[in-house]
Amino acid sequence: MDVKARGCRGNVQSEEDPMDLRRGPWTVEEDFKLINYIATHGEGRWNSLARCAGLKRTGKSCRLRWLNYLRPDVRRGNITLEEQLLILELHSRWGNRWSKIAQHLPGRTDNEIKNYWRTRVQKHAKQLKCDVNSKQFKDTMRYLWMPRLVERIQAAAAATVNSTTTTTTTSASTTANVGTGQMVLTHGVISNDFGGVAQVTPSYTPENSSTAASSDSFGTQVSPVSDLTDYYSTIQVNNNPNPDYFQASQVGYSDHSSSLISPSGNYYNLGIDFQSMDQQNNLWLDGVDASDNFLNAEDVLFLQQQFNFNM
DNA sequence: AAAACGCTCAACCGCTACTAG
DNA sequence: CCTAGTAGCGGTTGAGCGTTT
Repeated sequence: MDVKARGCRGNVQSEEDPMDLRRGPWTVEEDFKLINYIATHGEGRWNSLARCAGLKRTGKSCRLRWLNYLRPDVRRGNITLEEQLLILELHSRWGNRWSKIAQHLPGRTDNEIKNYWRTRVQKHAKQLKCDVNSKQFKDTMRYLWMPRLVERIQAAAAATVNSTTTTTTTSASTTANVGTGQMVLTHGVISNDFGGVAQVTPSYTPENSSTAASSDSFGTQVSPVSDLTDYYSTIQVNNNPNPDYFQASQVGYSDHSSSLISPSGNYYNLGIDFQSMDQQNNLWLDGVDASDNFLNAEDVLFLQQQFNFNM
């Protein structure tokens, strides 16, 4: 178990505060004490637990440490694509109800989901110079990010199917079990038991996908269920530089109330020649980093224009 | 090589809700 | 009903680490 403490606040060293309570990162010894105590006595009554276990910590601190780190069923590692999709879906439904969202992602803590949202999702809102709670950004998530996640999940699923069989079809039916929010991918249609349905016609074949491969254009390890941020660089690597492969018509969330779609999808048909924009040198705008972005440069510029226009 | 910068995420804080006496 | 103790939630912070300059 990696018990190396990272960030912290308060007393980092072993000094104790006036109340004789420790703060800051947990030591291995403290972790063992807490684990052993809970193993024999169970959870609950955190303040008394802290005292009885010989931990000079607040009950609150013990509870947090247990729930977010030491619990045996805590799932560590990258948020998978399926989990990302579910987080976006549930957040659009419930907002910042992190613990409620976490209940649908087994092994994930509210803290982890909250961190994911703040570090990844809010970052993109910032790049687009719009508020994360704005309708524009929500539409972007709904009509751009989520369909792309779906597409990529499908690609990974198709790659998995191909790796176990000799068939080349991309229309495999796959069930992505994401907690209680089970999603079913069938012939390009994703649905979940929260009512959300997205249609995506597979255009992302294993042949042109590296999502099942082991590295991206930056030489870093990318699992089939890693972040979406290498999406476009992935395409480039696989000799499919056409940003138009993502067609607006391929995506149809069931309750279309807005028509905000990728500029590559020509949905707006504003006469902007997106394809010619910096495509060759893959320039990214306003410091937007291609290696960590779910939108490509065209999307970012287009959306920034739209947002600024509408402000 | 090293300084600067940016990102991640563990841990804390303040607050509210709940419960037992 | 009131109060104190506890549990849990969402927001915030900042050390450590990786990347860029």
